[in-house]
Amino acid sequence: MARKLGRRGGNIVTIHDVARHVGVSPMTVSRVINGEKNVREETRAKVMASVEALNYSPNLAARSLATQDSARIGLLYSNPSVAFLSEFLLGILSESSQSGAQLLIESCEGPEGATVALEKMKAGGCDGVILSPPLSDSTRVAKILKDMNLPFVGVAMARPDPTVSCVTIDDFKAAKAMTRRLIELGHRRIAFIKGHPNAYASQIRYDGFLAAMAKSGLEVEDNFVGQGYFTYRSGFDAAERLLSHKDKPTAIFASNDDMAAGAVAAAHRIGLDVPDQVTVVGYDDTAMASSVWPELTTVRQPISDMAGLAVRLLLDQIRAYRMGKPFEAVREVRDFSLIERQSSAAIPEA
Amino acid sequence: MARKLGRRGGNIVTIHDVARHVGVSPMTVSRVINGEKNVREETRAKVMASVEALNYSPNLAARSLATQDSARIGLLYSNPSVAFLSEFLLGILSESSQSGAQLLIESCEGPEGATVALEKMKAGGCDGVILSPPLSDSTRVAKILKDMNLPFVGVAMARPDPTVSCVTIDDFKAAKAMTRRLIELGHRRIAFIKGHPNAYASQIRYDGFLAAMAKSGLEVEDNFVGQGYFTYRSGFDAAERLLSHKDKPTAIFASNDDMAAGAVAAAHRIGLDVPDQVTVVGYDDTAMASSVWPELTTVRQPISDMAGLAVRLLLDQIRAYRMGKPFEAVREVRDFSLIERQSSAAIPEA
DNA sequence: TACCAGATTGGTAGCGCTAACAATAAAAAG
DNA sequence: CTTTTTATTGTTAGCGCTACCAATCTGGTA
Repeated sequence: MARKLGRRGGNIVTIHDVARHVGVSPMTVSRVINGEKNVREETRAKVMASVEALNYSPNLAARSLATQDSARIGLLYSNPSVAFLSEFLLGILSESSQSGAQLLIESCEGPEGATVALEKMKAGGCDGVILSPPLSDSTRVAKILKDMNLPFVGVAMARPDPTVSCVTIDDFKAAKAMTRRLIELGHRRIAFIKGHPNAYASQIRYDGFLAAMAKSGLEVEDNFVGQGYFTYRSGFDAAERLLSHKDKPTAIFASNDDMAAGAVAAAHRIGLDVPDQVTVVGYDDTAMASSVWPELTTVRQPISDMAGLAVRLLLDQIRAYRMGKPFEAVREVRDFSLIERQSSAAIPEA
Repeated sequence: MARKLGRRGGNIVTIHDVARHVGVSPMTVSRVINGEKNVREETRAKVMASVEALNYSPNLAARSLATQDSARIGLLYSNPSVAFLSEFLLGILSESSQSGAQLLIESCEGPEGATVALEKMKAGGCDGVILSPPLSDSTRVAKILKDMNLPFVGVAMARPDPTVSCVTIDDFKAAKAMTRRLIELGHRRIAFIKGHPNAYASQIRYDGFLAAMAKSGLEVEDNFVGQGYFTYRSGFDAAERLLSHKDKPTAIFASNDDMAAGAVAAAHRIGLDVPDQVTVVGYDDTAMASSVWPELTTVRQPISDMAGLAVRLLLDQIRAYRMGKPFEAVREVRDFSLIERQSSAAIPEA
């Protein structure tokens, strides 16, 4: 009697097949593939060989059913740079599909819409939430989640809140490093475009900039600091203003890529070459940075890795929560890096 | 004896709980939540009410284990506009998590790297593949997949291949509609920037443009057609050339948003205002379109929906394949729409 | 030699769900 | 009013995996 057809593309290999092939019990195979100890090295090797030979790969559905370890994780994003989003999603995706977690996705307009979105997630049986910036920085959103008693992890969060788990880079150091690099290139008249005043990250990045400038004994004139809102347009406008002074800056550090791109456009518009006449650098290394011309020198955050790590942390947290363990916030700091592309150059010989 | 802790955020509600609550068998509840017929209306209502009351939501792991219907679907993308990617991912994600499908993601550099990536997927137990553009248009990639005997669905595929399943918009009509719109706005001297010569979509869009022009009896001069490569830079360069003629075009239709953004930058650089002096429109409605300033008027493809639909089609196809049914290609054509933003305007009064 | 701790392996049961079939109730037919 | 059909519900078993506990096998120890 023909049973069900082969599953997963003819890959009907189950743990039992492997067990039979090796001549051990399924349990032993399970131990091996889960990396448990107390398996003789010889047995382990044989099992591994069979797994390889039969091209076995465990059925995640069965596993999560058996371990009762499945989780539904929510992904809440507002409207960050969409380029940021795709890298972010990529990270979330590859990690969560590996762990068999289910995803619920909601977007919201700023922290205001968050309540609704989170209610929806909770109703959908969500076990935990991942927050993308700028939501991750919102105390309000954090409060809602705490009230809901839902574990959550923020990504790229600048606010140093010891009660919230997150994965970040050191924005202060990164901004400082980029500024130092500009100084190394000979720039002295460096302007800065701040991000949205509500975003904590804006402040931190600005502080890093100031710190580097101060350390080199450089002054930061008031009219060399522009207020932006993380949008292309705001960068454009701010740069137009900054470049209108008679004593123009030779470099502009915009605190995200969108604004940097806007700044480049503004420079071009008034006939300034980038980077020959003015250097423009950004922050984030989103797709924007490498799609614009000239491609932007920028601070790279390993967004995808960070997002993946956030998923892992969240799952740990959910597990801990289920085991009744007390909550313990974790703060993981990843390394950033400076990406030098064509929008920056040494100061033009005066 | 304490059993396992509550799962899924305390949501331990199983189908049995609902069944007990209503006073029917679990099977009946199963029937209701799966929308099967042959359930009395009254019973159905009661079950629904309980589901609501208990906030039950089915355990996908258990379901896919029981139905043997789980699938691993691969997502192969090369390096399209990253902004495109995020919408694409969003669509894939929400659909596949609903259906409990597992995702494998691989990127590759053009069709060349595809073989490796696909081998990897196959080895990973992939049951089917989703192709993002421009891979979806590659006959080579299609051939590899056919040889591997893996079901696949292409997204935004312009090549009219009756042996391949895909979800698209009508690129010809879309380009034609946009061109007509420009003509409506009074433009007569309309330039076009073509996409990468290898991409079939480039040709189709160009054909649509030509058709609309011809229909209005407008001539398309050779030097009003620029060759681009779907990159910002190529759009910039092409536009610079197009705008250097003494008899400038009053509108430029770039066949994707990146190139349109480049064209805007080129116009700005030579001191032309967009849209007051020259209208620039794009194609795709990626994030690029709305992050640049002025925001681009463009052709919108419902990327997210298309991607979601592709997942559904693929799942159907995998199911059919498993049941031994003969393969049947499906071609789903979605509606596009014209999005008018700030980069287009009526022809300037001469 | 008898005994025990620890290492290693196996057996049993069940996670939550649904396919397949069995059973019953209701409706239609004879 | 019995028989047949049909609509509706229930029962059983098992998807593939792992938690838990029992069994066996080591290598000492007394």
